[in-house]
Amino acid sequence: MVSRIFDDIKEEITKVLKTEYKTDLELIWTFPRSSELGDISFPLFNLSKKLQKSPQEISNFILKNFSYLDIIEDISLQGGFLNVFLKKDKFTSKIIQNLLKQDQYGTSTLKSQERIIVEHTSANPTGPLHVGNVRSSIIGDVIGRLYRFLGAKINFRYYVNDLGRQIAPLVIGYQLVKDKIQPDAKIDLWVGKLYAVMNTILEINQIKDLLKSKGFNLNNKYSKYELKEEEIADYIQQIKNTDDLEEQKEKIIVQLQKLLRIQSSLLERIPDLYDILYTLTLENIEDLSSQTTLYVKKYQEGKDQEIIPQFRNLTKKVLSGHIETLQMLNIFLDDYDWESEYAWSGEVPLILDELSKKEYLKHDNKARLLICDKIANETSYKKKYNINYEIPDLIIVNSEGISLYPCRDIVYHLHKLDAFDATYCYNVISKQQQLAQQGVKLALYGLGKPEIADKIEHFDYEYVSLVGRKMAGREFEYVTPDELYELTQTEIYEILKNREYSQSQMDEIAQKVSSSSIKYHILKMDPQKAITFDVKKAVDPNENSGPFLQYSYARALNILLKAPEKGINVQEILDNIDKIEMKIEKEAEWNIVKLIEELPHMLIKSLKTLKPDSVANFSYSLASAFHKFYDACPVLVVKDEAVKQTRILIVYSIVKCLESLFEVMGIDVLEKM
RNA sequence: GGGCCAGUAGUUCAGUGGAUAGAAUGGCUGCCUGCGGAGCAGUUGGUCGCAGGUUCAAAUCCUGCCUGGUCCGCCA
Repeated sequence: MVSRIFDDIKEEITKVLKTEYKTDLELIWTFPRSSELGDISFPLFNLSKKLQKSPQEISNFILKNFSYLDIIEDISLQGGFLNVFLKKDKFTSKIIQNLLKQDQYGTSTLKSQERIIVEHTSANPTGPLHVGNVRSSIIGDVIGRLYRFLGAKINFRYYVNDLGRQIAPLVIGYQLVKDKIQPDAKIDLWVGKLYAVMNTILEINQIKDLLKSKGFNLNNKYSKYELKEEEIADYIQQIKNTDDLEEQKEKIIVQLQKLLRIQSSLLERIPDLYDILYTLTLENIEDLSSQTTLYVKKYQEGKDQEIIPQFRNLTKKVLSGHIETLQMLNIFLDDYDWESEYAWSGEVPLILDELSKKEYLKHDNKARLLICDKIANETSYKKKYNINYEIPDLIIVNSEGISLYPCRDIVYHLHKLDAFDATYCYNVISKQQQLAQQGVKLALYGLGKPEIADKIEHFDYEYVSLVGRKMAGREFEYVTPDELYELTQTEIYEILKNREYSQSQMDEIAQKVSSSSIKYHILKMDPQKAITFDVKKAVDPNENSGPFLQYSYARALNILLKAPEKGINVQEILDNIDKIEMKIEKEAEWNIVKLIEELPHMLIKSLKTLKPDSVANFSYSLASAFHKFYDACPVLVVKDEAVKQTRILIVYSIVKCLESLFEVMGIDVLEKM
């Protein structure tokens, strides 16, 4: 465990108080509002009340009996706060000596007993990753990196949803066009277009079937796969005039209008692809809706040797696009788990049987529901997770007898920890899936495996919306990291064009800066907050951004690189650290020292509270403090030898701190930019 | 109706029991013959959603309410 000087001081004071007042006293320390008040501060109000003595009396007693630690300059009482001023020179020396002892400052063995699985991204392989998906990737990656930094073994996993109903129409569409047209974009982006079209055709098909089944007259002039404006007007009239349907009425009308809107939007944006897919579907597929169901069923059974490779190959293609995007963001995965494998393993019927035997399943025709509340009541679940409301049932098998996503997820989680012999597992999945994730845990409880369930945590994060609305893959509406990447690169080249860099240097800089820019923009925000994504802001390399940090690093490193020119041997200073008398002159220097001290503790707190954004915000504080220092404190040209050496050491420390922070955030170090 | 989350400066966000609530951005004003101006300094801007309560002390904890997001029977 990392001990902290401030805690030592607190212990000393507590000890002193205990000799006089006997009882155990709860003492806390905080940072004062302003550094003029002191470096750390102990509020004495609660003691004052408990001991029935004024803060003045307590303070006097402490001052009289406290043997000053060698790093304390002065202690004074102001308005009930006992303010401690540190000996800046001594404190700095201590902190920097400590920093030099570590290869990577801030690392520890705190979590060395842990083996952690982090599952993240796990996007539907029906299109490219968008900034909503990569919020999961970025958060998950940093959580894992934090654990690794603090000593744990990490395993990053991606759950491939290759089995859903959403993929089937895509597979059907791809088979129709694959020999006729070539992708005109990055493969996952191109598939995203295909998916939007096929899904729209399917949904039109389905709603027309629904109308037909309700006894409406459909105009045969129009095909089952398209919607026309005049056609809809007729249907809406029919729906309004019918007495059936009541509550469904509104829904159907809204859905019709929505489909029409999507259809015309797609026709406008990708007319050629829409046209060819529509025509081929009409010519070759009798009934897309039932064909879809058939495909899903066959793939889920895992026996049809013609269909399996169709699903697999397409999914792999899209996945390769995802991996490419993630690599660009410095995010690397260790393993991929295929949903289909868990359907084929034959375990789904077994767990359904067991849950059924324990009467944890409710039957509704062929559909089956997990009675979550019953499990939660009959096990320790509600107590353990402090839940005092009724948990709704979860549908796990549909009325066609097809098992749904949660079934595979239950099987997956039964074995998930084994794959890495993990002590804990985080699933970084959007908040919308909260209930389903809870359902999986409850199923494990129901199966008598609470010890597994308790090691699995749903790390939820809020959605990313786009200029007031959500990303919608089904409508081919999203901002992709790839797109942002292009935009940032253009911006960066604009900034770099007047500098003397070679093309390859410029490429490297642009690539690393773009990546950090996108990543940091998402990382710096609290995962619990819904983001409205502003492309312009994300691409802006100024303000609180990844490039700002990279610039700070390059600027600091440059001082060290220039040192020999001024006859300064940095290595010699580092080697003789214990002989050097530190001299802190300015506020800007002192502020940095305090941040250096804080870094290891900040990392631990960030992991404890699971707030990766605090790493980003701390990094910004440090970089910002460095620029203030840079402006106020010349390093290489200062005359006083002690001041010069101290400043060299501060700059060196900043470089080390930023290297650590970059490692945790997965941001590239740039020596020149 | 119920669960979860959010509400802080014009805007984007920090700040989960401590002193006068902080940044960034926008507007205005300064600073390069010094180690990199992707920078720094200054100025402008806030009844911390509302109302009670707990506490020496509340943006922070509790209760109620308001607003927004999201989930709650066959998508994943």
